[in-house]
Amino acid sequence: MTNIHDIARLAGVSVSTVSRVLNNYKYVARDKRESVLKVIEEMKYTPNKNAIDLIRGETRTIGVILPYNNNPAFDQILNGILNKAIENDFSITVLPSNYSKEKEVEYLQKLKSKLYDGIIITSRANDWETIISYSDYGSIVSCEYTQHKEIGCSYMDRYSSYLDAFQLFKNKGHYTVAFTTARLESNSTRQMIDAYNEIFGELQPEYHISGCHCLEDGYEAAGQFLHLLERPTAIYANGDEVAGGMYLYAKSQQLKIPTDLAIIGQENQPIGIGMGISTVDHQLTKIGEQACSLVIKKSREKVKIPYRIVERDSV
Amino acid sequence: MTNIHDIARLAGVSVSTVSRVLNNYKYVARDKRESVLKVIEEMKYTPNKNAIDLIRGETRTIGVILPYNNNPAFDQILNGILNKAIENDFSITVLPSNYSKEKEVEYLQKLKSKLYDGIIITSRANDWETIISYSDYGSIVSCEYTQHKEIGCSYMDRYSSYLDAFQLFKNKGHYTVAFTTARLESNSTRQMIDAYNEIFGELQPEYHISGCHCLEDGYEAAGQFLHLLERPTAIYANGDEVAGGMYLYAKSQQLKIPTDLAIIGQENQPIGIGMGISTVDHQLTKIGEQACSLVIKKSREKVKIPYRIVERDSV
DNA sequence: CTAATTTATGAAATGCATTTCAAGTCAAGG
DNA sequence: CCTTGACTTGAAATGCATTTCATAAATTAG
Repeated sequence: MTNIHDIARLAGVSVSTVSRVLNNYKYVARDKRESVLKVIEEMKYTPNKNAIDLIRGETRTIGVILPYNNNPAFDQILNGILNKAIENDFSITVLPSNYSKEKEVEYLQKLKSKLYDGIIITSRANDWETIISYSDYGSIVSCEYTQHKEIGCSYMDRYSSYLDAFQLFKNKGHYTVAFTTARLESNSTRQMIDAYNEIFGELQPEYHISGCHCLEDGYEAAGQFLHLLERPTAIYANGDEVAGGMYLYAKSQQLKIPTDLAIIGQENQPIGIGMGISTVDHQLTKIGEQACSLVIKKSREKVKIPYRIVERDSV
Repeated sequence: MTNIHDIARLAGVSVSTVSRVLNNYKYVARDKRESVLKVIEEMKYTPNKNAIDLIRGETRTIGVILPYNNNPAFDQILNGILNKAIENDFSITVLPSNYSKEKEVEYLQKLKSKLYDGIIITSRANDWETIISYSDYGSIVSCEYTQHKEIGCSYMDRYSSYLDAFQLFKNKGHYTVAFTTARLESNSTRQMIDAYNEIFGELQPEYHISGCHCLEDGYEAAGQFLHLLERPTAIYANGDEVAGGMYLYAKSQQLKIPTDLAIIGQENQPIGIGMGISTVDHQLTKIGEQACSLVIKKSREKVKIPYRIVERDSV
């Protein structure tokens, strides 16, 4: 590989001058600039980006911690992040965590090791104390609200959105309501349960199934719910694909939607449009865009993104 | 920031010894190793990854050129890539190109500048000559077949899959058939047209609409097709979401599926399961996994991934 | 026609960790 | 007792580009 010294030697100038040409510095004599450019062209020279990153101490790269890499919700966030990143000439490295604490820490270490200028945490396994201990080494932004001032947030008010959805069910005359969530121990599950309790009173455990991610999970969950003695007349699904699975199961049992069973999905995905499923749209793309902007600005603001309910034919 | 010299000074050893401890080199006296580790712990030292990448000349990072970052097909490929990457402790940087030649070259330059050990091209805008001129600087793998020996390929036989799909229509008695594609100038569009001509004879231009990506595009395309004087009785959609849109339009016109209109989608996405749409599954996740493996192995093999047709209720 | 700028350029320091080279100690084998 | 091989360690070279400092020439301002 040819390096800046080779170019300097061949062009008969010092490395400083080559560097100046490379970085479009003003004060370089026209003839020297031209001969440097000529040599660069001839040798097909490209500066080593690792050396530049090392000396500059920044990489214009952001790491994005994603628990799952085939999940439509996280794909939406990532999509938003990529939009803003490309706009600002930043690169995005995807960091799949599968909610492993060790993996997450490994990624935060990479922030410390100067590989990324910042990190976006779309969802986390570690506690905030652990995460905050890395906030000196770069900008850390979360897609979940936290009051800790070291962390920027681009988030939505999950609790309110769940309240709204449940209230919608109630207004339509549903009192026996079930729901699904992804992880039992997650923050959103907790908020879901709180909202449920608020609207319908103490949750009976059989009306909640966790571990739902895809269409098949929804199909199965609906089966379980609809075999209960006192079966629910409405189900909130943590995703439109999960909702789609529920819809299919209901249809397979000759149930009419929304008369026999009402369903609300989440995140306004294409399948929900296709199947006519009402949904709570948390605007994850915007959440991602905002999160990326915060990292780029090195801001620790807390920005709330509004959600909206899209009513279709399943309620 | 503390660096390896600080650690060496504080531990009373040379930097070489610190480096040896860091890299688990065998021959370091127990007491020195311990005191180095103690200082590292105390100072919360983390080696600078840019310096390591610079000197090692490799980053264990792979760049993935994706034309669109919100497209379910490319998401599937990316998903496969991430699976393999994490298995092998590689990082993935997403490089959105939007089919811009300039962007693509910019990304290939980053390969040359040693930022990535290899690049996966899921779809390309540049000609092969341009791409090949970068193959000396790292491993380049394409998700599209090319005979050029400099490039590894993880691909599927699009042409055969289209032949099969069209033959399926024909077997079911469809002779007036339409289809959609994404980009007019793409390779897959060309193969699609060739396959169409092979099965149904010379394509009439009104039976082909390009520029289709999402459900809404499919809805609109179906509208156009179904307003033709001699309207098609079957449509091949370049994606299950597009197919879903067609399905919805047909339903809105009180058409029965598959009797009045048959539809085949592509890539076996959740919406296709939800709506019961038959599909050609090119197994993009596997394509991605294989592509990533090839880059990691620095192999230039050509690996063909088999496709399969999933029959549901839309044909 | 000086003094103050502006323009132009190179040497050397810097950022950080790895690796080679050389040299030294110590124990086991003959 | 000498040789050989296994340990152990540090100095210095290496990978590469940026930036500061110093210097000098050419302008411009006063």
